[in-house]
Amino acid sequence: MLEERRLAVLRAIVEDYVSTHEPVGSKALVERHHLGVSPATIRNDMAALEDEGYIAQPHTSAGRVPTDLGYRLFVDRLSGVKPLSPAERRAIHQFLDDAVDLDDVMARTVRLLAQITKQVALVQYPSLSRSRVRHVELVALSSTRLIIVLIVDSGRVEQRIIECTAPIQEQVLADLRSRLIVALSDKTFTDVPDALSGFDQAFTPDDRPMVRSVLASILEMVTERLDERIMLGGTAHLARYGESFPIAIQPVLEALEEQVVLLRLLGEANVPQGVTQQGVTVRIGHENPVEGLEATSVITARYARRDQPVASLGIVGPTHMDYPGTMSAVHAVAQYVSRLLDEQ
Amino acid sequence: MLEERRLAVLRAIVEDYVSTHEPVGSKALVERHHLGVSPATIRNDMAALEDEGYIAQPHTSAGRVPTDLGYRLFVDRLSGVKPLSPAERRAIHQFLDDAVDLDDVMARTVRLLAQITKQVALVQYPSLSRSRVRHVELVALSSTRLIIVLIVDSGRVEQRIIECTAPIQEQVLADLRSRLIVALSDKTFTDVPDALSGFDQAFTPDDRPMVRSVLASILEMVTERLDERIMLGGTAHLARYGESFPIAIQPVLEALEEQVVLLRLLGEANVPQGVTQQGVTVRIGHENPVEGLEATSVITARYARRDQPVASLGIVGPTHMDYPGTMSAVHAVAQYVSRLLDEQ
DNA sequence: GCTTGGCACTCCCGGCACGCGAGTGCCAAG
DNA sequence: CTTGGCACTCGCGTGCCGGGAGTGCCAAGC
Repeated sequence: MLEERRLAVLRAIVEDYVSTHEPVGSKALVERHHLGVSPATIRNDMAALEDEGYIAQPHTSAGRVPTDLGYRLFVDRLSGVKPLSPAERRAIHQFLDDAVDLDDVMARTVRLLAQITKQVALVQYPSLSRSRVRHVELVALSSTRLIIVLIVDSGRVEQRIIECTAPIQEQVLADLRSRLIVALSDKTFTDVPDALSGFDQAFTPDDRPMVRSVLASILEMVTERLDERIMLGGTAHLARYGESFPIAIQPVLEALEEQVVLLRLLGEANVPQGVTQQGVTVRIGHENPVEGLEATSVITARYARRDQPVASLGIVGPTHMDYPGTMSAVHAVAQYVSRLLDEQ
Repeated sequence: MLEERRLAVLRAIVEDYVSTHEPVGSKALVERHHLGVSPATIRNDMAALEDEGYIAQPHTSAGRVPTDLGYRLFVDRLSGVKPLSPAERRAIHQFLDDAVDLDDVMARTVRLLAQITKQVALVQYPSLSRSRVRHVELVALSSTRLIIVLIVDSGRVEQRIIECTAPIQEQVLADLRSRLIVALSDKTFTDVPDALSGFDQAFTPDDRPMVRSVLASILEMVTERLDERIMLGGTAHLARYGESFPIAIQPVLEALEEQVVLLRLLGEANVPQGVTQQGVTVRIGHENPVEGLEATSVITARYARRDQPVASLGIVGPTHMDYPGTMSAVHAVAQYVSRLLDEQ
């Protein structure tokens, strides 16, 4: 009972602070939430919560503000699931349904996510590690320049241009192309290196340098660039806070420009305590492994293709955000993107 | 002589304001620049310059600040060309030379431009309108899903996924593929529509629906998406000004998220007074055709491939920027990208 | 033992007055 | 046309003050 009310107080503080962005005091609390007790009682609870590290006051004689720990408790135990509004559901459908290709799906997803959460959105391209090669194409762009194109079952297309030392002979190229198609079709990316080992033996010594540079490039494509691409959108939402809040947006913008950082944010592997129901991951403030994002929270969810998780998407926002609503939105979008990919 | 000194005063004001970001007064002016006259004389000149609209004072008893018109005059008549430092030249080479494909060239260019100008950088992908088709590939992703890939001589790869109503027959697909390759190879994008007219007559009525939807998609690809893609980087630089300057960064970030807006910024067509020597275009403050960017200047340059201009790149920054330095940087990067594309 | 009203205390914040100093415009003399 | 002088304006930083919100503590009550 006692413990219970204390948690109710924490929940009320989080909710009020998220909506007003101002430190919340005991009096305002009893007025807005019908906890059937007096301000003085609340004050006792607040003192206890502060001792335990869930809330803090910016200065004496100010109201309380949740700490990262407070938000963590809120997310783990206090927040219900807030269902999306019908309008939001409709927006998801309308927005994503007329995407014409994978790039378009990704771009639309980013915009959608940014729009409904009013935060910075991140969407990772489907990882290639579990993808299968559908087709390989080699095209000469000039006498010594060659483009290699890998078409993958998720609809993603990878390309690379290489420069050959010797002029390219059309029949060698055709031979190489057809052998590659045979060797690689329906192979997963992780199987490609094996499939190519010893591959150059089939060619004459004269042709091997060219063949080898093509093979090297393909190996690079399937290993290095496994899940490199991430789209970013809605950065303008950062500026909304810029004015009145202790988030310096420059370090955040800087962090968001680094693909490596974005990958760390989305790729989880090491999920410490972050995962909640529905497979949504929440990292709050200092829990983030990234410099410059100490004052932000990151909410991510994986999306899948035929029940195989392929990548993640999510948002970055200030720690004082609407967690239930944002988590629902991220979850719903991830679900819908999964369904969209399944149809393909 | 008189007129001349007045211009020298304007130049000095612009230079000082750009470096200090503070309104500049008559006394500071005579101290820092050796114009051989007294502050009082400068004041007369400043009053005249203000009458003519080249400078303004934020409030009485403050120094002067250049107006958009003042910057315009400065750029048109007063600024010399500031050559790049050897370090910067070296950075350009090192940075761009090991790009592996077109995407990589574009990504590196954006980063480079943002880094050396310390501004937001924009790079447009090579326009497809003058590009030639190198190869067409059709690959079935599933029984009814099909991916169309166009490979273009600039190294750009365009793709689209379509859904067929009937199951795809491999031999029809192969037939269509080889006919498409014959019909489209070495055609420029503008010639593609002609090349495809009546194309479906060669197929049996049963196959025509599929053929037609492929043709429709190809037509869409070569018309709609002519020069759609623009890369953006260095947005963190916006925040540097955020604090102390009258640039609200939110509208700027919002504007920069719209591809359409970016295209308007880079595509010039209607270059009013903006072009200067070296083919660099400068648009200052209100000269910009875009809402939200009234307090910014945009500097762009075209880059070319085999002497055919193919697209533009440039930067967006506050009106009080180092014009000569930034113009040189944009020019140099455009030149270097052109050379890079020529080699291919 | 928890709850509650009372009360003193702290400290942020907005308003105001004040003085400084930078910068200007004007004028009369050179 | 230039220059020194001079009065004037006005933003800005400083210090002061009162109001008010919020707190912690305590003693009384249920």
